[in-house]
Amino acid sequence: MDETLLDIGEVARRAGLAPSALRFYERKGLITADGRNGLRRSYLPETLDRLALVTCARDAGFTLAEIAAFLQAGPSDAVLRERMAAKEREVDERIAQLTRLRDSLRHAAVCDHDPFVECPDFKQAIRRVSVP
Amino acid sequence: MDETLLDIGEVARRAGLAPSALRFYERKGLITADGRNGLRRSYLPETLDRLALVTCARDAGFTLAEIAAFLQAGPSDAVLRERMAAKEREVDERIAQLTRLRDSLRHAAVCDHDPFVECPDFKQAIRRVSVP
DNA sequence: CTGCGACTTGAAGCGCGGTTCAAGTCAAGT
DNA sequence: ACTTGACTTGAACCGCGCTTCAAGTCGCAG
Repeated sequence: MDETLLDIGEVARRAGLAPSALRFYERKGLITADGRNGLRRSYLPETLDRLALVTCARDAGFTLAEIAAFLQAGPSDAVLRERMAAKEREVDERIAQLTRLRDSLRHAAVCDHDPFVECPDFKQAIRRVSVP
Repeated sequence: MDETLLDIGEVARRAGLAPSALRFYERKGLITADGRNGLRRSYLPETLDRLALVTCARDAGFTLAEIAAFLQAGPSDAVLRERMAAKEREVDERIAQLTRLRDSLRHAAVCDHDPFVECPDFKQAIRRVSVP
């Protein structure tokens, strides 16, 4: 068997995922198995990079379908560039929203109102989270 | 009927939610109906503030169960304060992660590699998203 | 050769956050 | 009095992101 291929168990362990998740990702078109050792899937080491990308994007709130679309984009794909730019704007907006939320939480930690839910500053801050 | 109470349809519209979502939130203990007009739920105007808080926290990635726990916390609740502080740290971490992701996307928009997935800078940036 | 154990499959199940459905009820308008 | 239309209920269903299950298959150690 090819020395460069990694067993699914190895890949799963190093990517911090369950083997079942890898199979699931394969069905979704996110990764491909590059070989078999008996029935067992084996993967090129590059797959680890790809999985890092997948988990990162997933953690950032992308759906697996979105990620698959990104990964399947053709070379020099202008559409892909545009999608990435759009995603960048999306992520930016999300960062801004989370920042406002964090500021609200920060205030709540300091404020004396009881129940704090009634604190006018907190309420106003919350209102600003979604509608800056 | 009490002039200060708002019909569920009104509340749903103003909160940007479906009436079914309000009933769902009620089952989850996130809100309470303050009256009925026939069978129809009606709510105190404060419910709008509460719903703003709920949708904001939900958008920020809190589960409804977490939000319910927050809302049901007793007065002057030290545990609540600690939970909010913990959540603040969580949100902070998430902001940092998203910021790194955005930086990766930003680079991708500029970089010439084809397929960009192979761009070493991009790959390294991705690696840094989860493991700063 | 015989286990062992980690994988294989497809199908079913789960938790979340709701929506949708069917059948019914009510308030208000004409 | 009758219609209209927005709500009511419980229960079923949905998409997402997986995990779990049952039954089977393989590589490797002893």
